[in-house]
Amino acid sequence: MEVTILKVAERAKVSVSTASRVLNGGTKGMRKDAARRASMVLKAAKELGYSPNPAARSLVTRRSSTIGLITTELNNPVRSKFIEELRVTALESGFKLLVSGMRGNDDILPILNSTVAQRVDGLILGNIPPGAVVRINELCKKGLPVVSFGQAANVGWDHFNIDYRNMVEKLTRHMITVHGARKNVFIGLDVACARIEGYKSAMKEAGLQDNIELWMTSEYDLAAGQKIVNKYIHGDNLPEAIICHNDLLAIGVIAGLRKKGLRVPGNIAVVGLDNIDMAEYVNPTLTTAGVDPTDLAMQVFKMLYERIGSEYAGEPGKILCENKLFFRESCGCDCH
Amino acid sequence: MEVTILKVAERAKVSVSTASRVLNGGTKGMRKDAARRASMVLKAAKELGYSPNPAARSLVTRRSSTIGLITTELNNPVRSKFIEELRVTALESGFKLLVSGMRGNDDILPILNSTVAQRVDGLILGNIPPGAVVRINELCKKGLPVVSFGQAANVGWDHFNIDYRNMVEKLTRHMITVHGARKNVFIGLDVACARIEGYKSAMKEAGLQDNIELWMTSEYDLAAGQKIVNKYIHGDNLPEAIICHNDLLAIGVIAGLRKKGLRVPGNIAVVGLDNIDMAEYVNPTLTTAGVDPTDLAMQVFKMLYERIGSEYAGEPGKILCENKLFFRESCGCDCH
DNA sequence: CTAATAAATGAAAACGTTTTCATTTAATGC
DNA sequence: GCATTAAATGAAAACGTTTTCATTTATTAG
Repeated sequence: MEVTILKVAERAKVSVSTASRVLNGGTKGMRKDAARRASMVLKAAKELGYSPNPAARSLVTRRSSTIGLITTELNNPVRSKFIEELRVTALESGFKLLVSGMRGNDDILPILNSTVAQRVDGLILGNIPPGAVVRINELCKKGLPVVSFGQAANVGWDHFNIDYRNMVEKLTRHMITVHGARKNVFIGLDVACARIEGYKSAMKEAGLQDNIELWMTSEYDLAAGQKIVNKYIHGDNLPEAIICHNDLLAIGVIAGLRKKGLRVPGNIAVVGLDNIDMAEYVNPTLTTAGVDPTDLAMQVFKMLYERIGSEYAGEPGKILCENKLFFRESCGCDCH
Repeated sequence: MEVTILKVAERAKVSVSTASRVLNGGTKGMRKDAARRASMVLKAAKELGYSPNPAARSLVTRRSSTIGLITTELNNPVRSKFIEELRVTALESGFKLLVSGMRGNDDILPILNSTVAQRVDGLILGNIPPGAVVRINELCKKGLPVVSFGQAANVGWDHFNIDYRNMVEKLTRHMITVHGARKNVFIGLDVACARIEGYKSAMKEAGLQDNIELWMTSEYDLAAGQKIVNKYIHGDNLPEAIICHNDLLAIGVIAGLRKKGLRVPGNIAVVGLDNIDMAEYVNPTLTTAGVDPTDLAMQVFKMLYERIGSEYAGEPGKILCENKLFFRESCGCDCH
């Protein structure tokens, strides 16, 4: 039933090999009779509506034209934006995207393995847990190109460093030095998390180590932000500023505070992290920091693409992503 | 290099065929010697770290275990949520997702063709333009399972009808009958668009046909909402209610109005469409309507799965998605 | 214990490409 | 016009599975 290259070859009265060669674009500088046959092949392919079977092609070329993406926080708009940009960029170079996500504290190893089992040509990893480093190094050694992005990680492959610690530190410092906030809390998860380190660092730097306070949550979304407000905010013993793990959490917190009749930044200041599009449109507009996801996607893909294409096996690149702070209303800046 | 089934078979001292059979799970009710060999195969596969080459498998089974998704508005959170849910649901049944998006007024035909060229096992289409119906029918006739969702479309394949017209009509009617708004505008794109029909219908029903006003935009995001406010709102000749094509637009509109010193719902009411998560957390909370994307994803996949699995070729199903209105602050309801 | 039946097996074909290699064909130099 | 070189060609192998089909092996019935 299927239109195979054999049918095309028959119709063009050439062998399968020539048909394949022509179809794969080697029409550069041909002799005139060859050019004539080539056009016959192209014509036949078009008339029959031929499109090569990707499975058959993959089988012989050992290329799947697929890159795997594994990352956390798939519901975060900043990630959606990254993925969409990556998808389009990859597509322009003829690559498909195989997306996998880690929800909460999922074990990454099975996800990693099932992605690799799909014979992806390369791997992009976002915010991977340290527990996966060993396995990923194995994969690299086997020749799989890998690029990751996220906090620190002095790993043995190409990495784009998003310095969350630094951003939170700067945001916290901003609250202290510009707005004079001394009683600040951080909302996030793991005690060892880089973001928390940034918060602590800025607090200590200002001699506020006795004021350090953490509100723990294992979810990073809107609902979690609202929930944590209800859990921790009682009476009038309020913090002056709340530094949140990300923007979604921050927006949820602001909504929760509003329900309690507390005004942001009037009663409490709130800052987030990621600089999602929405941050500029919520009320109050959200002070935050982030790296440009569109730019990151393009850079990440470019680097992976080089590793895939040439057998370039130079030293793993370490790139520090430029981050940027956005001072808006929710911290007390930019209020009219 | 690669661990093939041949290596597994050798190590287990069986033929490739038996290895294949065992690996594909036919371990049900075996004779004892067969069971012993089967466990040898499993053991060998595990020790060697065997995972079947999907390209080779696809080539012979004529199944790619991939379903194609083509939809508009990939940057819309309601779509992200749908896609993520679909991805997870599909994965549970062993299917990968190949996502393609239409940006703005992209021609769907090339996208459709390139997706089909990937030999997807089925196709999910969201909000497809009428121009694609003919081609899709061709594909259906060739045996490709197709499920779509979106407005109306009395098409020849399975369809989940999201009645945007109905939702906008109800929202508009709500503004008129409950809040007494008579001067209402709709922000959207095509004059023939179902949503606009809903708006017009409600206006006419209330005898307000002379008040019908459309503000056109070809983008449906936050920035577009803000932009259109700056374009259309001057002086004090304000509409009473603004009905927006979707929530993102609505939130952008609200932000734009706020910048102009106009209060929602105090000076103007605004309603959106989609019921994105954020609608409950913005200030003011957003009145909107929508269908549950999670539920839709699961239903859509289930239907497609049935068509793929069995050669079920019954009449195309037509399912009307239950929609729901959410009355919040931005229309004037639910204000304390 | 033999015959009949069911279950398990292995050899080989098939899936649709790309690519190697030897061969044929055309272009070029003299 | 002949020898040399370069370009184009087709036959066949290879990629790693699954599946068909004929054959072998074990189980059950009598």
